Amino acid sequence: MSSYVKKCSECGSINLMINKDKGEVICRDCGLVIEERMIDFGQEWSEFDSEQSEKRRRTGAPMTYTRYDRGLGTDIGQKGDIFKLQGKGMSKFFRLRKWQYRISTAIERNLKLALAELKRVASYLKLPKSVEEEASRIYTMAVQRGLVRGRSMESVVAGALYAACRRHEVPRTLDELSEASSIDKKEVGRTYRFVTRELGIRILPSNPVDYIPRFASALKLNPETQSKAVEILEMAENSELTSGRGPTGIAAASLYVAALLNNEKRTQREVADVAGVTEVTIRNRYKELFKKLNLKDQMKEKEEQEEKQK
DNA sequence: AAGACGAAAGTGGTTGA
DNA sequence: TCAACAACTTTCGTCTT
Repeated sequence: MSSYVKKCSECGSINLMINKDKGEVICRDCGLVIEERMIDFGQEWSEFDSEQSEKRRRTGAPMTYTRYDRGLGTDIGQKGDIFKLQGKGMSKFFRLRKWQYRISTAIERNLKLALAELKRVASYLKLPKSVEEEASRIYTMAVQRGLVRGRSMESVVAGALYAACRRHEVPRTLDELSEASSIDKKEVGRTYRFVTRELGIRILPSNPVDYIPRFASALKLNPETQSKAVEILEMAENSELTSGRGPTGIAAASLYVAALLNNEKRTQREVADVAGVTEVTIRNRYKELFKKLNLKDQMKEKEEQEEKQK
């Protein structure tokens, strides 16, 4: 791995993420993709793109709601399809018919607007290009499935971006997405869940470690503190302290403790702010860390060292 | 005065009958 | 569909530095 660049050519940060699976090196500070050998990670998706029906049907296996798919793949206008649909389905039907008429003005206009918005938000958050593309794909699918109906375009954009971030393991918090898109946080979460569920996108639970570098640099902490935090995090994971808990809270608590141990004290409020959680959560998490891990010993050591200095 | 701590009540989401 | 439940937040009072 020594052949990899160690510094981001854009901002000089050493805050790099190497993802062997995808062949990417991404700067976690500015989002620059330094090296990209990625062919195409989500094969099954790229086929969905705009090549609608045939390919759609061939690769439709993982989808549960195949009925709607067939709706796309079949000639729209056949009565047989109509009577299966009711309510929302009817409007989907009209949408689909427009689509197949190829003029498809509505959807195209929607896409044009939405993708512009998506681009704006993505660059605001300094997201890697790969994430932006994935989000675009997700959004396109959502539009084609009529999932935007009843929701604001912007919120679906935000949801798609959030999902894409998660898939690419460059997590942004819901708060950040919310701030960038000026959509209510709950709404972002809602559409995110809805879209991923309807599209059958599998999201791996986000890993607290992914948050560490960004929070650390926001707090201007030393690299040593940062790796200390990752260490703590790994111990926590081994002690099963991480399951079921909000990943940001755990990441924040680890950072807080790591900062204490490295004489880089930050207040709970500072850490809480960048992590988007409350001080209370940090306290709870780091109390748990204290109890379960042998952090007590480390704290003692630290105190002893301070005594000597005096 | 500011930060840390903890208790209590409230919120939104998940789960299981 | 509804109620119980866990995680997290908000708020507030107290203690420590």
